[in-house]
Amino acid sequence: MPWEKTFDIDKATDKATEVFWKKGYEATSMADLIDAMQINKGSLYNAFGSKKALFDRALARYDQQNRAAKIAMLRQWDDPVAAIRALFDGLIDEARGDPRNMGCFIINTAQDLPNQPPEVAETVRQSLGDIESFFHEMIEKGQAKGQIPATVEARTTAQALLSMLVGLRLLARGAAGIPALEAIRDGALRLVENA
Amino acid sequence: MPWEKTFDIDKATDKATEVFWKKGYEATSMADLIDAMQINKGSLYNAFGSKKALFDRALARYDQQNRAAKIAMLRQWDDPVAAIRALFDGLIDEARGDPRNMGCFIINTAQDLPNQPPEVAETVRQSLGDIESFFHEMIEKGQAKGQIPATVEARTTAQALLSMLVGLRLLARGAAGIPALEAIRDGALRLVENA
DNA sequence: CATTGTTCATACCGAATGGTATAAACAATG
DNA sequence: CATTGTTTATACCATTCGGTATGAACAATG
Repeated sequence: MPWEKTFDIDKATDKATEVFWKKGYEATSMADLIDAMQINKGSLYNAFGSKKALFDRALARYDQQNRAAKIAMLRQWDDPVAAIRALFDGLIDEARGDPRNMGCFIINTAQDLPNQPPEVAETVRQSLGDIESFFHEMIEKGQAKGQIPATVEARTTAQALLSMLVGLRLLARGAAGIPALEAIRDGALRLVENA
Repeated sequence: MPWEKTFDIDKATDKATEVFWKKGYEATSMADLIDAMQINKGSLYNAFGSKKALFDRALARYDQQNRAAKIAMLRQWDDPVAAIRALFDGLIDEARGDPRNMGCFIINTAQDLPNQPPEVAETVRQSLGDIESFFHEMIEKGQAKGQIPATVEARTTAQALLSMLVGLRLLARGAAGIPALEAIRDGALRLVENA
């Protein structure tokens, strides 16, 4: 067997991710992708098969590398309230350092769910479901430790927190400044610490 | 002067709104619009000038007819907490009665702000700013009436409420069911009624 | 009835769309 | 060195894109 491959398929996928992330599926052309990925059209179709397949791979990889990894880290913190705060702080820091206002690839895609195939919808729902579960677990852990009032309803509060995270990420795309994002984080924490 | 016009330009705009609302600007083709608006291509360009001009008009009209009108009504309610609740209840009802998961045209567009021209960005920011102002006013009014604790910080809480509204609208596009939306509403009210 | 401006269907424009085909250049193995 | 599979560049495909042009049908005024 000769010469397995030359370009890094994961690095190329990451380049594609950036484009899909910023512009969305429909507004991204193959020309855009080829420009960004710096590989030839033939190589692209040989390696990924189609635009849609590339999108699926890009989304899945973003979900693993960015979203899931971050959540998994925080899940094993000792202080559950601090973990929730750290999650929001991380998103605010990301917004602060991003003049292009990319937001979150998963949430951008969630906004477009009615126009996406079922498999994409499933990926997005699982991803958001995992965030909600994180909130749920942290709340229950905080209640076990006496940090969070037992009167806080874990499931519904987790759903409310998810909506604030989603709102923060969307507003970070250009509609709100950093102070507003901090206000959202403070509101989220207030929801956790009061009954 | 002969025969000023025959089709209703506002009704045609509303048809266009539905398409832009569901698919977004880029993913909507002129063919889609002509199908939906049931007018000829020539008439469309004569009446609206361009795809972009039609989008601007559609967005502005949606903002006036749907968003601004609703807020203006609620603004003059006697009970400010009930007004906030009614706003969220209205959105949940809308989601319940909409199998197509349209969400909110303004918020869908807000998600796409980095790819929109400045004038669209301005429209969206004003629109969201007005919602935030509504929350702000209702909180202060509720505090004046003794319904809401004075320790609730009006400005930042208004921003937190906006993020929940935004999150609700986005999640209503297919990522969450009605019970989750109700949990978001309950969380929002909890933010208002607790310090 | 003539004028006027709108409607419609249709044809057209150049450019861009996602995707395929080709063939030479290339790098690693046997 | 021959083989093998990839990389590149380029040309090509039919279709669709946003937008324009045409001319006849049409409805209301003078």
